[in-house]
Amino acid sequence: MRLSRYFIPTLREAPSDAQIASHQLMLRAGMIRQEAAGIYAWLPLGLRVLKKIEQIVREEMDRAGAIEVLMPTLQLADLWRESGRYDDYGDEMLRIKDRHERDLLYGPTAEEVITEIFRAHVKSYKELPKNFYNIQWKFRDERRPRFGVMRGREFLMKDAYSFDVDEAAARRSYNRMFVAYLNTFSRLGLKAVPMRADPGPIGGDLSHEFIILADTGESQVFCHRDLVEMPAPGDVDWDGDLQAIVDQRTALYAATEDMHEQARFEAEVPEADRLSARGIEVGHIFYFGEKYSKPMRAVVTGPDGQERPIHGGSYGVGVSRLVGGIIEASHDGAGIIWPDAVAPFGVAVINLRPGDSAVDLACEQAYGALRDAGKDPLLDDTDERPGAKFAAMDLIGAPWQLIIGPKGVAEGKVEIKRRATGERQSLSLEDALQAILT
RNA sequence: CGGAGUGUGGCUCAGUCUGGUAGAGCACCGCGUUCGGGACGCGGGGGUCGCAGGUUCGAAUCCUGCCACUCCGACCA
Repeated sequence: MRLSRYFIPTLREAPSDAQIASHQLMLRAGMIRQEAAGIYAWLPLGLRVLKKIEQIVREEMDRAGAIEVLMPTLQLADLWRESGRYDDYGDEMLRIKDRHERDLLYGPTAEEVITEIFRAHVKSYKELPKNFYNIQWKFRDERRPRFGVMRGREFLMKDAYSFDVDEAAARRSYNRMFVAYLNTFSRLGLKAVPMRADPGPIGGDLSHEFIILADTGESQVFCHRDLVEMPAPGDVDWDGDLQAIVDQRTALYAATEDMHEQARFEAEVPEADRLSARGIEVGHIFYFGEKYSKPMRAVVTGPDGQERPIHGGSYGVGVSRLVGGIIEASHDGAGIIWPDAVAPFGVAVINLRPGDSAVDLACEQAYGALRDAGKDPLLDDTDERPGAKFAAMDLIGAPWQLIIGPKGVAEGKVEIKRRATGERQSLSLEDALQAILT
């Protein structure tokens, strides 16, 4: 992409509305624009990141055997009356009437819809297990939206729903999602820790929140230090027994403040390993048994010929929240530091002197080579002064900068800079490309 | 939903107390000098001062009502 033909409306100063780093940086980097409280337009740079995160989430869901669908944003109130949640949900549900005075709602989640789809088509235990997911905009009319996209009212969520014949099978489905989440967050460059969460009215131990540590996190969390650095499982035998992996992650103490028991924490974790920090919830999984299948009559016929309600679980990842979460976890005073996997552009090629034919030529060569190599380069071919370009490119946070100016070109050199470390090297163009591409 | 606060050009803010021709910096346009870490000079464009009433010769400023947004708290992907 050529910056001169693109649209990245950066701001020198952060709007006073924004209080936390990720919100300020997203506004300053021209990623989003607030349209109302907790409602944002995604500008090109922000959209690129959102799409990259979405794609990683999608790939990891697919790998774990989940099947993608797309459910509507507008749902029928009658469906929610079946589950009993239409009256329970309260003011967080945005309720709408169509021209026929029929009650609709903007979906805050989709258990009812997916259960309706499932019950219409699945009749036998032989078709189980099934896990459907969708990546769709949700709306929850939060009392107090804040922190930019981290707590918006409208947000993009990946929500998956598993259907199993009994609780033991449902636990296997749960474990698959548990492992898939570890892999997903790892690919996003995050250290996410699964923590015991409130399982709600169903009880049991089958609910975990995935938390990334950041000073601006919304909740206080407590865990064994070793959990933070534990590597992701990677590809596993998804049809095999994943319990050992889950056990390894859940054996050590980890809880959010709601579930925290200080006495247990101190008993189970040696003092040197106790980590107490702020955390951001980026995923939440739980098993809810027959909560929806019973009232909505989502049943399958078992091997014994008897119908039974399926056992369900649901699994959420806050895709748009992750954009903010990643920035919270990875930024410095100059701006955003994107992990390579989600960077909107892999390399910023900075032309320090557009119009200088030798510099232009070197930039075009570099840009073409990087583009052909799939590195998503952004060529800054604008007329700004060098200082302004450096500041803007640091702000938007491409992992690499390739700096090409007249002084260097005269000596056959360009400069590469790694955004994360600030480390710079002066190299020939060929060597510089080599360094970036390997 | 309780408490606090703020609405003045794209952004940051002054002006409001004490009513009298709407300002500054950044950004934008033109010209010139510049050009390796957010340059400088000169000239220029852009604002129904959140909205609606009211008081007044005159309202960004005073009064009333409404709206929006932010922060703290209680609740949540």
